[in-house]
Amino acid sequence: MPELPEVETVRLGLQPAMEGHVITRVQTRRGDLRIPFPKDFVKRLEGRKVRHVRRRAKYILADLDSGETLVIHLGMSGRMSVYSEGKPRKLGHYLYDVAPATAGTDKHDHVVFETDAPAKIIFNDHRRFGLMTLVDTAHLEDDKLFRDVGIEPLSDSFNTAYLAGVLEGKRAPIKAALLDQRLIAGLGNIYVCEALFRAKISPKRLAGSISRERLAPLAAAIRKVLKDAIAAGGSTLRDHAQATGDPGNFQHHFLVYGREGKPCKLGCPGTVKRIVQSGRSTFYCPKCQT
DNA sequence: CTCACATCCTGGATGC
DNA sequence: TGCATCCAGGATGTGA
Repeated sequence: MPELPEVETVRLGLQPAMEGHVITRVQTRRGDLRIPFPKDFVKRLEGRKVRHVRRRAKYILADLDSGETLVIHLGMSGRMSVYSEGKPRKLGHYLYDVAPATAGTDKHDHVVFETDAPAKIIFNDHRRFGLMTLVDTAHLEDDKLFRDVGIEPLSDSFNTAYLAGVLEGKRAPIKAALLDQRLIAGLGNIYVCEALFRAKISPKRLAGSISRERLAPLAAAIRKVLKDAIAAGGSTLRDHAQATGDPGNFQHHFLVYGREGKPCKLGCPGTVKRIVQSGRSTFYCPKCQT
């Protein structure tokens, strides 16, 4: 499921096919994803040049020359497949293949974009928890979607002091606090488990009760795990694939997520346990995470 | 306000 | 084998 590193990987894959290029054609195969497409969605995209492809939290943002930004959220099962038109083509760092004849025909291929790269981009989302919309670029940060989103964990503003500030007085378990997009943008279930494991902090510990001495390694672990995952090209756990269509491989690097019953990878004699917190699976080592 | 939980959706895995 | 149930999880809304 796409968390910050996977979304960043998709963004990187989309960039050469979109940035600096004109969107020549858009097709929507249904009226909505998680939310309805905005009025005149196709009309407001076709003929527009994409100035930048950036990311905020788990959203991909394509700024258009019309003053609007195409906002894409992959939800849990959203994928972007990027193909070259005509012949295989090297775009940026990636070699894009020509779309197979079946591309765009799957029943969950909900949106198809064509650009003058030339490229064909297919958005597939079988669970339809993703969304696409258009917002005013100048007021994007005030939009309902972004208004309450916290800081980027890979930005310079994210440090021990920030973490201490947002966790202070919190009675929720640290696991739940780190998942809260209003505090830190982009973490999801997997990377929260991984970061807490690396920092040896129990997911059950109340957020406000963690000493300053332990918050420094936690902040470092969050940054490190996200950077490692981006470097590995994102995870393709279960039903997610990166924009190029090539599978990433970070799931092979998970130290604790999905390892219930298996030995702790930090060298302690403990066994990884799975518990449910706020309705979500948490994997941790009860022996070394305290 | 803060936190826990149900809800949306689908298909793969599991259980009987 | 076939059918029913569970489960995954991001964001949001509801209710305690």
